[in-house]
Amino acid sequence: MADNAQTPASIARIAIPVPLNRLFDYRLPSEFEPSTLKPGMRIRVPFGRTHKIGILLAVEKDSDIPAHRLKDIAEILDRQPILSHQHIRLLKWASRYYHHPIGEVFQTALPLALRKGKPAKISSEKYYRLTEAGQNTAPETLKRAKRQHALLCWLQQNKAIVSTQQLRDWHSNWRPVLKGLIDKQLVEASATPPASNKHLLNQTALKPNAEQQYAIDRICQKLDAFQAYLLEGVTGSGKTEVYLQVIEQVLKQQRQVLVLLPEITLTPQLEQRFRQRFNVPVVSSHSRMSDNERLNAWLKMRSGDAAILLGTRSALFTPLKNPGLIILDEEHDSAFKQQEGFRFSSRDVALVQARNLSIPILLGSATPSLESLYNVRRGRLQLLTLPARAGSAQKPSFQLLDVRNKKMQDGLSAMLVHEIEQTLAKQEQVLLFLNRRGFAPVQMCHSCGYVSRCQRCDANMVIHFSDNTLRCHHCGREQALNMTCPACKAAQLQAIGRGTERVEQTLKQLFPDKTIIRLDRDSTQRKGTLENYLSQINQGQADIILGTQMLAKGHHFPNVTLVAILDVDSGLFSIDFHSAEKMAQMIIQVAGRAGRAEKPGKVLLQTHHPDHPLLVTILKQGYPAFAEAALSERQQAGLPPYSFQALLRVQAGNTHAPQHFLHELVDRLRPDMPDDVLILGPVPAPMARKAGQFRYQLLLQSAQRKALHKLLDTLILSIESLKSAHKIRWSLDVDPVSLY
DNA sequence: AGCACGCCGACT
DNA sequence: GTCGGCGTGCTC
Repeated sequence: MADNAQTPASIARIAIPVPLNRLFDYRLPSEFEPSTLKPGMRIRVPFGRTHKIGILLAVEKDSDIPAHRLKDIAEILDRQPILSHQHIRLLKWASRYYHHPIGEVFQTALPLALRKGKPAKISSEKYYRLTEAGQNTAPETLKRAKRQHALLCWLQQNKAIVSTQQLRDWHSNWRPVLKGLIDKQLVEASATPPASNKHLLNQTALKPNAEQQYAIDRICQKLDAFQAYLLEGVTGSGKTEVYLQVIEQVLKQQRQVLVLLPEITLTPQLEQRFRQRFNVPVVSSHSRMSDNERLNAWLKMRSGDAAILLGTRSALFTPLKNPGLIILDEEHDSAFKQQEGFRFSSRDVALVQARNLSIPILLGSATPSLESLYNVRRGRLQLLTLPARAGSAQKPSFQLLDVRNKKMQDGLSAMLVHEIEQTLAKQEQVLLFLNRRGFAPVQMCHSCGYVSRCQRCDANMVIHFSDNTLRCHHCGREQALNMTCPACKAAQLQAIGRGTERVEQTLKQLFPDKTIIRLDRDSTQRKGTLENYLSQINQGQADIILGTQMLAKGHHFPNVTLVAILDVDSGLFSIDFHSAEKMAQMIIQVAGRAGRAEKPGKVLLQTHHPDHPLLVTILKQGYPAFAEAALSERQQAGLPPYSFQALLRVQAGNTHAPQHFLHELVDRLRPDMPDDVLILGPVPAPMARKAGQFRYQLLLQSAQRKALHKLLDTLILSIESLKSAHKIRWSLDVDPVSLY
């Protein structure tokens, strides 16, 4: 324990997954040779009264911590670092930029399996092949087991040996089917992988049009240096083909590609397209995959065994052996911003990562974010525009339906009903969009005015008739639906307003002989139901599709020729300045779901504000003009992207503590506040009580990022020194995308 | 965040 | 007499 003046490097500095803004020092017992320890290795250490797994960041000669308080490391979990120097550099930067504890940043960057200490080893993939009996058995003998029959046919026709991955592509629920065939001794496990052909392409590329070719050439001209591109193109303009052809060039250089998407429902279709085109290992990583699958994807990218990774947000932190390109599709989507814990923006961190790695990054969208358009103006992003292709979907025609003083039937105006009738008469599909699930958002007593409120939130309980419940959409609270008023005992409870359930009911009455599909979180809860509905729709087995936000993303319905947004007004008057941008993107994205060459789409927007400048600009002049106008407004108001913001959120079980804490904090900051940083608040959060928590917030804004971030440093130090901080929970959101 | 120590109510 | 409620304090 005595200090030795000649001690060699024997202090391990480790990032531990705890919400504390510092690294922890440990002694290296003499049996560990310091030179074998490299930054990026996982180390198990005693921490408090338990053990934790951290990441070694440095080996030092000495520590600021008194020697008697230092503990020994317990175990080194890796022979080689699992994180590269570049990776560590990115995560350290992200920790500083987002002012989030470094240990937690490292934790979110690692697959769960590695966090838990599993060895960083690829578990060997299983392959299956037909037995001799399997090859010679006529599939018809299995006709009582339809699935097994189908699988046997598929195996006999196509593949001698298949991987679990191919089976997964064949059918998501392949396991029981395969087990059936194995039990019948028609299929057996095989250790050898299928022989792969040597060609990169399975399928020849499509011939790009001039604009696509221009974009491809521009990007491919400079594949070995950092350059960020914004690929702007409406649905059907062929963005994916540009991605594919650029990827092809990157793969030819033996380099890897990272493809980031805002949500998992979009991965399977793109993954399939990649597999069809490229004869290289494609892996994916998102929350519906098992921990082991995600670990394997991570390891295969790190080792170079896989060439393309498709994933959501945190797939960004997957290490690549030979990084060549990052693609981030639907870049405007706020799902790229993590909304809890380490609140990073996958888009912004990806840009930094591409710069660190000296590789190009491609941001794609039909409705680019204002930030990205601003970055185009500043020369930080190169704009590549794909106009709608001739021969592809024509631009849909927009029309505002002024519903003021019009008779409405559960949110459907007579004009809209008429349009629906006409479309259905032509055997074409209708897509209706309402961003509110459930039957009705309010239950009120006609006799005494009682409204069912959530006991834990400042919100009304939503009526769900499908399972006779009242549900709070903010905290998940659920109670039985009662038709007698709990206040006055009258049987006068009424449903006020409408959600998708109610509109579905009305549509069924209006169009009794038509097939109506409702797509919202409630109707697609079970795994696979969304996919089933989507294929049903695309096979023409649906007339009217009614749904929420989830319809606005990705999926294209070529037979839909009429799209209507039932209530466009709810997005027009928000106190959050982001909402106009989100609304505009939503309108264009929803419109993009419909129509194709021979059947152009028509988009109807029901509104009480047909003269609202936001609507008028979008419909008359299109998204780019809207974005232009919105950017000028932001500039005049000094709002992002012309300034930088950070939002401090605070909550506690009572109203007093968060208020008191924020006032104390502001008092402490005020004396040496730089005058180029603005403090807005403290104010109650837009929903002051949620899940029993009282919420307050403080918004910080500055035109100088440096000044803001410097203030955030002192802010965090102040919080740590405040006693009242123990009575509340706080979180800091740098570059918030929603002020709610 | 965990996890334990630490002082005050209803139970075998 | 105990089991256990969650207040507050620390983690190299």
